[in-house]
Formats: sequence, structure tokens, C-alpha cells
Amino acid sequence: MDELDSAIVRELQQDARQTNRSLAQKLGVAPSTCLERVRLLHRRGVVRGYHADIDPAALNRPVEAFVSVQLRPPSRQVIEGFKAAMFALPEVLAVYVVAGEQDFLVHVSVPSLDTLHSFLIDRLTQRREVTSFRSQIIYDSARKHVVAPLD
Amino acid sequence: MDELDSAIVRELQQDARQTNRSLAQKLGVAPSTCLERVRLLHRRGVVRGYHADIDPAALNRPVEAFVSVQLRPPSRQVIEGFKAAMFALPEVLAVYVVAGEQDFLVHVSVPSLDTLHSFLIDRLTQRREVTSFRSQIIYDSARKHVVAPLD
DNA sequence: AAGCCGTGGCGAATAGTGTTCGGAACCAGC
DNA sequence: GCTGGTTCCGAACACTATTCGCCACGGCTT
Repeated sequence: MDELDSAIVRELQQDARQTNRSLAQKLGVAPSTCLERVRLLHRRGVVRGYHADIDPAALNRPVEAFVSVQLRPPSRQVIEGFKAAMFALPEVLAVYVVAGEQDFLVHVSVPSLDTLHSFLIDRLTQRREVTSFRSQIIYDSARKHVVAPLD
Repeated sequence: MDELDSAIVRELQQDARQTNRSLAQKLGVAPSTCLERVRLLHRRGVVRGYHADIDPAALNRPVEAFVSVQLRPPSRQVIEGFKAAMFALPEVLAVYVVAGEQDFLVHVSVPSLDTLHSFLIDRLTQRREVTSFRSQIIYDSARKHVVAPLD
């Protein structure tokens, strides 16, 4: 993970579809060298994949929210089961198992507030391991696509 | 946004680097057709970009957390200023302006618990608009890369 | 110091790919 | 049935990915 690798990672985070040639040119190395580095980053698991970023509105999902959930009991089995169940739901974008008063943070995106309400009462209230939950509508958000190494 | 567009969006979310030819073959259309559709999705803003997914551990950021922050006063100016200030910090992955008791949810990733602590006391406690905050360490997470349209 | 060897980068060659563009097919509306 | 618009197609061409033999460099041993 030298300077060249970091630069490749940075560039591919910014634009994963740029050609290997332009990438090589930007970094001042031969295309063949660049290609080999990219493949190594893949094999080492540094690069986990390439994904298109899609506007949620185009997918009819303009409303986003975080739902904090508390479970009982917070055993491995309950946690794993709940995590898998949430992740399988189409409304769910991401699932986070966290420390603190709440055990879970579930990131959801839905077509409307009605849909969100339905999600809460049909998919959460239903489950017996859920003791309480609280939802936070997302008014505005900003996510980074390029993350630099720290230290 | 017909069936073909949806299929393209699905495929490009899964693998943004696949060739236009293989994409066209999977969907049963000519490469030229496929290319034109992809460009249109771009121009319409449906596809916002293509990004490599990088292992946080490789960037020396194995510890992740959500920090909920409450601001005073929750005016537009304070919110916008805080949002911009957080987003500019290298530790921050994403910023969410939310409804509820807390006003902000800040997703951070750092090299260690020490670094997280430093972040909290140096970057948050410092700011006078921050009245309180609470951090939730992320034990485990799962994020979807392919999101389907709802309804 | 000389020789050896592993590593990593390079560049030419080839197979494969993106991109363009003229034409064909389809569908409304009149 | 004609017209205008839209969409898709496929061949052609420029460009790109990928391979592979070669070379330079740096660390070892002798």
C-alpha cells in the first residue's frame, strides 16, 4: 500500500469507470503497470467492488430515515436474526449493529411517509424481539465518495 | 424509466465496470442501444457517478461510529454551518440532518477508539453551537449496493 | 567487487471494446 | 396512406485492455 496504490484508490473512488489509460496517465505510470496494481488491489481485498450511485428519487424512494431499534434479549441469535430479516427487506438500505441504548440503526428509503409508517408497524411492531424503536426522518444528507487514509 | 432502464441501473449498481458489450448481452439489446440508454440515464441524473468500494481497514479506519448531535439554536445558519464543517473533516464519512431529539447524525470512521475520542473532544466539544452529543460505536454493519425501485 | 536473483515497471502487439452514424422498423396523428 | 418522430440496430473505425518478453534496480551471497 504505497503512494501509487493510494492514488489509484483515490481515483477509482472518484470515478470507477475511467479508462486504465487515463488513470495511468494521471499517475505517471505505464498502463500495464497501472493495470497490474489495480488487479492486486482487488486480490488483496482493498477494492471490494465498483458500484453506480443512483438518485433515490429515480427509484421512487424520496423519503429516507434512520430507525433505532432496541431488542430483547440482545443475544447473538436475536441480533443475527433481526439483522438478516431487516437486510432482506426492500425498504432497507443498510443495517448497523451499534453500542448504546439502542442496539440497531436501520437506514431505510421509501416512496412516502405513509410507506414509512407501514414499514414501522408491519415490519417492526410485528416482531416480538423488538421492545422499542424510534425513527428519525432525514431532511438532508451528504455522503463522501472519496475517503483518504488516516494517520 | 422503463424495464430496460431499470435493468441497466440494477446491473451498474452491481458492477459498474462491466463492459458495455456484456451489459448489452445480458439485457438482450445491441451495444449501441445500451450505450445510448446509459448516457441518457447519466444526463437525466439517474446515474450520479461510479465509485469504487474500498475496505475501510485498508485505509486505516477500522473503527466506525454514528455521533448524534444536538445544536442550539437549530436555525438554518447554524445547521448549514455545522454540516459544512463536519463534512470537511477527514474522519467524517457522511452527515445526516434529521428530525427528532437530535438534529444531526454524523457517520465517522477512524483508526482507533483513541482517535474517536479525540475527534469528539477536539471537533465537537469545541463548537459552541453543540449542546450535547452521543456516540454509538458500530459493531457490525451491512450495506446494500443494489437498490430496486419500490411500488 | 562481481555475480545472482527476485521484484516491479515498461512498451509493443493483439484481441477486444467504445462510439459513431446511416438506415430500418415502429407508432401516432392527421 | 403519408408524415414526423422515436427507438433500435449493425457495420466501421478509433481506442482500449491485456499479455508477455525485456530491462533496470536493489538486496544477497560468495
